[in-house]
Amino acid sequence: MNSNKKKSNNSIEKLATLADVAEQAQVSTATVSRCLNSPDRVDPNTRERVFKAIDALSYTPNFGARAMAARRTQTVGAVIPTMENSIFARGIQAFQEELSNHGFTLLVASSSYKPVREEEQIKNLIARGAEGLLLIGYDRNPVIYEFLRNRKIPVLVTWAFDPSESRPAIGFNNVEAMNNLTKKILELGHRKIGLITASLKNNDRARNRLKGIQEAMKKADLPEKNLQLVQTNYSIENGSKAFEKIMGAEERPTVVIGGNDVLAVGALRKAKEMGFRIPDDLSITGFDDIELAQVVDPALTTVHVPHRKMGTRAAQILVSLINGEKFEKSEKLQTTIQFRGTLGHAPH
Amino acid sequence: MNSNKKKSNNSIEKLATLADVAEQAQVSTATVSRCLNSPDRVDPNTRERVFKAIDALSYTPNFGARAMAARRTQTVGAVIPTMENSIFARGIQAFQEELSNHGFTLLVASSSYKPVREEEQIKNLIARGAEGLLLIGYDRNPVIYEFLRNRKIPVLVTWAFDPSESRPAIGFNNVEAMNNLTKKILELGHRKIGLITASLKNNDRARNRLKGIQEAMKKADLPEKNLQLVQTNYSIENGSKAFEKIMGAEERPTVVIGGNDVLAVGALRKAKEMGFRIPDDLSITGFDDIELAQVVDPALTTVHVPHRKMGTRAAQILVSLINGEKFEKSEKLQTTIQFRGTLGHAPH
DNA sequence: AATTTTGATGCAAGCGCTTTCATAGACTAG
DNA sequence: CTAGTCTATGAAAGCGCTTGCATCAAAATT
Repeated sequence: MNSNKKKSNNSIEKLATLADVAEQAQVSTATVSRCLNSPDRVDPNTRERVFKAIDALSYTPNFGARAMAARRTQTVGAVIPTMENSIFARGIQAFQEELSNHGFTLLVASSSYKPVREEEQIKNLIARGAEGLLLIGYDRNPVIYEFLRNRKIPVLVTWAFDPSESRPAIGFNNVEAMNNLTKKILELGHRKIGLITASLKNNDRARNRLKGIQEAMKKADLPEKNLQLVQTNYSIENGSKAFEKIMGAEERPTVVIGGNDVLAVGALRKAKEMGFRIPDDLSITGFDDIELAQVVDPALTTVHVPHRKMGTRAAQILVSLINGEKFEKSEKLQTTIQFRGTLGHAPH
Repeated sequence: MNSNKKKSNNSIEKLATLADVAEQAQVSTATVSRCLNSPDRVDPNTRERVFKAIDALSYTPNFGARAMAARRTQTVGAVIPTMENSIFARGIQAFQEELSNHGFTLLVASSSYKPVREEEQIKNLIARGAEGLLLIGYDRNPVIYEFLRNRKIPVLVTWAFDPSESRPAIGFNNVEAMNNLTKKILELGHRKIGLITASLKNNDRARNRLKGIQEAMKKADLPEKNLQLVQTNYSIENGSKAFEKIMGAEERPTVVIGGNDVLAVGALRKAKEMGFRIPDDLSITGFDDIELAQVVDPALTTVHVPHRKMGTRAAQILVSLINGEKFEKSEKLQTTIQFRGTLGHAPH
């Protein structure tokens, strides 16, 4: 009946709040809140009035306020090394889909493979109320793990599975995966191997992949010097450069292993430019089996990682962790070798 | 001197708050807050005590509370159609970098090309305090624009520039870009064109690209039936399927235009499988010039889009919009045709 | 020495919500 | 008809922070 003193289109004022909606609908804020959170606890007529008011005012709840009052955010965070290439895209997509099945929202951030940046992003996500965190690989400053433990934020490591680590994880065994691939490579007669890897520092996945190669070589009695490796950042261009460097050495390998598909594709491109016939003159392999691997020519032989499964399962585990359930032991997913066109017998 | 009643390692209790830090450091919450937000307004000694306490308690500010009290979030949101392929990756990366130069944080969400999902995500971002929004393309429900206007959230459209729209935008003219490419194609003698495009519905960019083609054809007096188009979702696999479909028709085109690189690469792959020699038997073109375009064989002729520049400039504009500056007119970026190996003369 | 300025700090209000507890009315059961 | 049970709602206490204002001591100015 009375004129609502602070409503409507005079354009100076603040956004509509719960209280504005309450006033407009002639109910208390408690009722509006209930309309939003447990609609069936309020009378249908009232409810309708309230929703009408919400519409009229273009009201959206303020997440921060809600989170603060309810002490729940239904949000989980993930920090991945990069969004630039699609290494993590499929897995994260699946992760997010499963999360939303459970009523959670995902916040993703990227670290550009920089530990410092990762820590910032972790804190940022926590500040924004992430109730759980998905992190790629094990390797990070113990201080940050301690910090997370103090704050009682469940953390799930993924994209890696290391039986010697006790922390919850869902992923694949990088040592084993690369070891299998290397065995195969050796069976094909290769004796000199080039490896283009991400920087080994702060990257347990890269280190373990290397380890897998070394173990296989050792078992085959090959000396360490038969492995020539260069470290670089993940990008196609860097893969090309690294390849050039490897091939510039006196003793050329007969196979170049890419630490991931992106690097391998870069190597492949440069190899073709340099006139190598793949796989007759030289073999190349990748890791991850992202879409990219299928479109190059010849298509890339690579280690297939079950990205979607990993993402989905990660979501399930993290949600149960958040709900306080115990997670007994980490889960290992199986990788397989995806044979395509870039791996062949050693020449000669 | 007194024992702090609710402190330290008994593990039942809540996370450390500003008040806890204040108590531990023997100062008021105001001072702690100042330490965090304007450190130079507090005495160095006090400051040190405070930071010590912060460390000791693994304290992280609660973003929601801060946002609420300060009425600022320094956050902007972006909703992109997809994260699965890297179409938007480079632009968004640049956007985010520039944003952080200005002290802003980016929240990204994806809509899977679904309008409903996009609206949800927009509201979600608003709820989380986004002070400005970056949106891809113009096309969306007027209601949502109205909603945003009501809430006085600056919106910047990108990845498109349409002189007939008044809304702030930074992007390229899709009509023009595709028109130029088509002219080139026609110059090479092609008369029958196949187009693999994203769904035209709710996608002004796709529609405008089509328009660019149609205009060029009209100018060259080619009948509409010389353009055969199939709509599909963006993915390599879908590109392949669409290509098959186009080539299954009675009258085959001599050139297939991909609505973007992903689709074009799919087409290319299938074309090679089917035995076409590219570009002798058939030409294929893309749009975007993402990394993918360079690694396929032959490398893809495509429309180059200045992604990074677009992202960077978008950030600058959005920040100034948020700061209440007027943005006079939208900005148009220039695309260029990137000639590589997949476009040649029409056969015969 | 008296006054003003400056700098460091604390007090307390309030940001927009949820939720416990209380209340009032409408039913049900005895 | 009374006591007991529901159901729908409201009042009000926070949630963890920022910030305007007040205070007080020390430094600078007269």
